[in-house]
Amino acid sequence: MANKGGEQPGREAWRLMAELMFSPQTQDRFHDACAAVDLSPPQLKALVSLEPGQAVAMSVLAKAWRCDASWVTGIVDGLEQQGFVRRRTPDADRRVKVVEITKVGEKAKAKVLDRLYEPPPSIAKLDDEEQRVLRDLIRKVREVP
Amino acid sequence: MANKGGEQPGREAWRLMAELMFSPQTQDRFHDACAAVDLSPPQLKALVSLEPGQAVAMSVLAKAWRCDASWVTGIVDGLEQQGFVRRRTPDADRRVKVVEITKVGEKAKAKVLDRLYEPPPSIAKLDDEEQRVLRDLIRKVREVP
DNA sequence: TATTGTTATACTCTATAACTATA
DNA sequence: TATAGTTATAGAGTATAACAATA
Repeated sequence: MANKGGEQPGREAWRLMAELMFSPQTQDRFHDACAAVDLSPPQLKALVSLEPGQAVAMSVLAKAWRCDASWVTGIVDGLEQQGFVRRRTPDADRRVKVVEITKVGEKAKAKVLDRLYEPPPSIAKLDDEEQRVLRDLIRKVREVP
Repeated sequence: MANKGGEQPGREAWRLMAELMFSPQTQDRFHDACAAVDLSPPQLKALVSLEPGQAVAMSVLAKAWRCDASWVTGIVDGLEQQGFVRRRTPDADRRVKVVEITKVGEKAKAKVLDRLYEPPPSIAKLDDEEQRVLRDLIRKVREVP
């Protein structure tokens, strides 16, 4: 889509980013990543949201993923079958089950992110200095405080 | 996610953009936009992909949307029921049906894009000049040749 | 009794196959 | 016969409701 008359710079930047991110090419890459580790799209999203060494309760995952607890059960079942995650029951409260990513899961996640975070070829239209400026600006938007 | 050791600037920029775009907040805004015009997520995606004055055949939509023709039928049915699109059969070939967005559909699309293209509040961490630089860099990435 | 997770069930999204109309 | 679109049907993805175990 071309430029819109009177569009504010910040708004246009956001629009162009959205168009990049939701392009068919980007979606294709997501599906390729799924195929590479033999996971469905929702399973893949779940896997990449898990951090090594952080055992997190199913109920917490349901909130983080904005889905029902029953859906978490199914997703974790699938990841567990592939050996990507492990369920544990903490002694403190035997009702809850915590999920943690395994070494195998970490490898799969790395493989996936290697693909997903690879910028599109058109990034090369920016020289090194421009890429650094772009990075710094987005870093600033992302800053915590 | 924080910075990764040795990550190339272009790659980090892309990663940070992806994290912004696929954040739960951004997804929430998409669902809000759906509710605002009473459309399901796939119907909304379909609507925003239609340009005023461009009557396009169902088969072409199927390719553009990367889905089966039968799915296009259902989506267009839904949009037509709300008066957002219109089907026409060109005299040249009475097998095909072309879809075009209506005035009502254009209004709904504008309402949706007004929400979707609104940058997140954190864009204000950049001053006006920085926002222009960001916009120009992403424009450059998006340039056609 | 209240809470965590699972199972059973139903509803939405999407594809494949069979069908109708036109070319 | 081949092609565009629709209908019928089946398979994923996701939610709600009923249930079991623990607190």
